[in-house]
Amino acid sequence: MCRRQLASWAEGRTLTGVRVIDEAVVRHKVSTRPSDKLEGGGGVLEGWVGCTAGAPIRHGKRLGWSFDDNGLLIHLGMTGRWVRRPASDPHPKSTRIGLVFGDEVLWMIDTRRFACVVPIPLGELDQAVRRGHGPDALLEPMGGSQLAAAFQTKRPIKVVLMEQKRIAGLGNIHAAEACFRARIWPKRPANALSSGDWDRLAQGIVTQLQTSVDDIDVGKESVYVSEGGENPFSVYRRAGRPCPDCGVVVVAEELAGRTTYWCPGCQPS
DNA sequence: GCGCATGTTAACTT
DNA sequence: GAAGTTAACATGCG
Repeated sequence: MCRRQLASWAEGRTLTGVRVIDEAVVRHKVSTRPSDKLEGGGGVLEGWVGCTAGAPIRHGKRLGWSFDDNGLLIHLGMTGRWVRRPASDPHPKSTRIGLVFGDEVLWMIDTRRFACVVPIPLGELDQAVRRGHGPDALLEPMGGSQLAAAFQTKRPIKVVLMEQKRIAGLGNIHAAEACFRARIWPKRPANALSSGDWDRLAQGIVTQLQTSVDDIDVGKESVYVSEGGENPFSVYRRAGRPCPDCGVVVVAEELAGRTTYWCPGCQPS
């Protein structure tokens, strides 16, 4: 979704300024640690002024964006997002970096500082964006049999759905929602799923992600549940409330360090 | 005010 | 190696 925003806001426009608010967000590799910052990284980006923004590409949760011969790898972490503001306005709270295009600025905001941007030569950008990742869940959808082959482990299916090396793009929310759509118990060992389960899961993943992108596009779903408004998900953060499909109370349990939600009625063990 | 939870990742340890 | 744990961080909530 943020790829679409950046494309519509800046593709083809000339970068006229760079505002580095937090030097540590410019890293030498994708990392959640500010200690991996790229020394002089702010200056590197400032050297891109005058370049023209290309079309951003996405693979999983990573973005690649070209500025003439320069590539920028972007990961928004947990709380990162981009906003567009008039260049004359002050930057919002928790802003890390700003890309100026004439009278507008794109600010990258990230309260928890797990987001980062990585300058990379354009020729290496594509492989850097994909490195260590499986197929993109939405752009290169796997069929049931492909999923089964990629998930040969006894670990819980929801946990391994979040492993980017197997399939790229699913986090805690969408992994849980995809399991719900496929009517699969999240704790089920992956290698115990039937071919019918895999087929429903393959469909559930694509439907979940596509629905979410569409909802955000029309403003129905905010990026964060906490940002007020109705919780747009079926089970995520709905513990103790009735399942929208069958009315059974949704339950939550910690799985591999992440809170996991499911409906015991629709997703029986 | 304290403890805990929060959408991610990779570097650790076992 | 696979699998589990922890650390990196800031904020809001009860």
